[in-house]
Amino acid sequence: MGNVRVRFAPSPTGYLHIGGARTALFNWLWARKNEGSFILRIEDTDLKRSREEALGSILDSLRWLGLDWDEGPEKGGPAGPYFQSERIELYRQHAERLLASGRAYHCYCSPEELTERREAMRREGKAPRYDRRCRDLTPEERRALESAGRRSALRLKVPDTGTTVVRDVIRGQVSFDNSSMDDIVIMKSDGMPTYNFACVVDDATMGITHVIRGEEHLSNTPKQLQIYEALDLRPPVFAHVPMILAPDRSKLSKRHGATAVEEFREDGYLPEALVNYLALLGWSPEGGEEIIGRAQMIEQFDLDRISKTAAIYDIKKLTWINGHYLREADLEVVVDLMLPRLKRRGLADESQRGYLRDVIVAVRTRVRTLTELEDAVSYYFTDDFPYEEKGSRKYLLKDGVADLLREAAQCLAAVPDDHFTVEGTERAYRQLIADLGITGGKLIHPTRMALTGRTVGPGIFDVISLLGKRRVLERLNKAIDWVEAQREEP
RNA sequence: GGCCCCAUGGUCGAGUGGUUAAGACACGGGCCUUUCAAGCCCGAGACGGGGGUUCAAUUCCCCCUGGGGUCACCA
Repeated sequence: MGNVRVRFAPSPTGYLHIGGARTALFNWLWARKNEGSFILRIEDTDLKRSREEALGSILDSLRWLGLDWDEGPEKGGPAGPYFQSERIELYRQHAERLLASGRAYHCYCSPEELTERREAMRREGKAPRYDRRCRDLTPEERRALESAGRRSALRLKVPDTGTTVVRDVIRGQVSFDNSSMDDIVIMKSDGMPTYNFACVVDDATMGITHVIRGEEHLSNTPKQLQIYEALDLRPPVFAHVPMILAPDRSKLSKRHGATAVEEFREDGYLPEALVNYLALLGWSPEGGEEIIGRAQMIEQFDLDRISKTAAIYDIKKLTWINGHYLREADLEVVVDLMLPRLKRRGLADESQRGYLRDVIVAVRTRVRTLTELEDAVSYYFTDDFPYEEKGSRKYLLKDGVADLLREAAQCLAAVPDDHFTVEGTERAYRQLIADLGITGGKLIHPTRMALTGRTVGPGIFDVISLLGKRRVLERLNKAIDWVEAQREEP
């Protein structure tokens, strides 16, 4: 597969969306698989919409996902510059060529006029099209328009007969009637190129071999093909990947919860999990693996295994995958990820690193995201937690529970400090259970409520040994007081 | 509306002219167990409809329906 060069070309108008992230991922995978180059190009020709912060955010997201680019912003490369706004001269040259060869012409219609005419046509029930009125202007007419101060855009002369066929690796051949194509604008009157034109010029001059992009671009492709043709340039291989839809089959938007990569990060998802999930959305490895690491992904990735159908994204599966990676992740990595989160909540700091490590080991099979982990870990770092309503009714506010907890406290108080371990405390508790002639649950459930405020969590002796004797006794006594106070009132 | 794309369980998806139509998430049940998870086992659940082609269509063709995309001096 020769020297593969692919690109991801976001416009800096917002955050990196999961759809864009997946497109970037597929490009990256294809480059890595073929030992080619993954190029990042910024499509900032729309002065009105481009924003400075958006660029940083997109770069951060890509870095976080581990999609490193070989050429592009902050990196440079032989095909630069990588910002379209810095390539204007190049577009002008190419436009000039088209003008010289008679494939392009000046159009003096103003955007307002065009919009007006379009709407008029629509009202008449006709397909809104450009009437090509500037196509055959005489030099005199042009001079007149120009001296009247009219600014002009450049349009491509698109043949009005014949068909343009897009050869797409995942969709086969798709034909479009040229007669349904407008004479597209290639240079705006402000001197900036339009998307389709800049895209073609850049892909061609950057030596892009494969254009892997979202399906929404499929209908742009015949226009681009016309530009390639007019410029006498060879088009790349196209691969239009299916869209990612929201659960209600509509286009993904903010009202469907997290859609930006940054949000997933904030919500406690791991990059490897998101990458794994995104890879599976529209592509599947031959062996059908669901959990697939980067290296394996690169090895197995292939354009011809990308599906044609739009996919609805399902946060449940992402969450499941994340849980898997969270459990498998290197413990120190998880600790590093958690420390800032706990710090932010005022729960822990660097000095508790060792303790945090032990706590994470105890709880991490029970959570699926870092955010869930924050919560699962909270009562190990603060005594200030509520007793879950349902749990306290079931385990705390029953007859004899206060006395039972008193026994429990006494029992654990008697365990020597150096035996206050999982084994040591369990031995003591089992003895107490036997002495009282009750089942284990009778003692364990109220204990869990007293120590954690919850009905669920790690094995109770893990909790006990983790918290340590002092805090266990304090919490037990606190619970006893609370139970008695509650039972007096109502 | 014109043009274009798509159509396998709730979701992601494998698959093929002849299969008991994979697997995963979610769901239900069980095992384990002090709880919840994790893990393991089991279960329910799909080829949108109608015509063709064929000995045989989920698979190939056409139509319909449904969904999506796109119709800018946005990208």
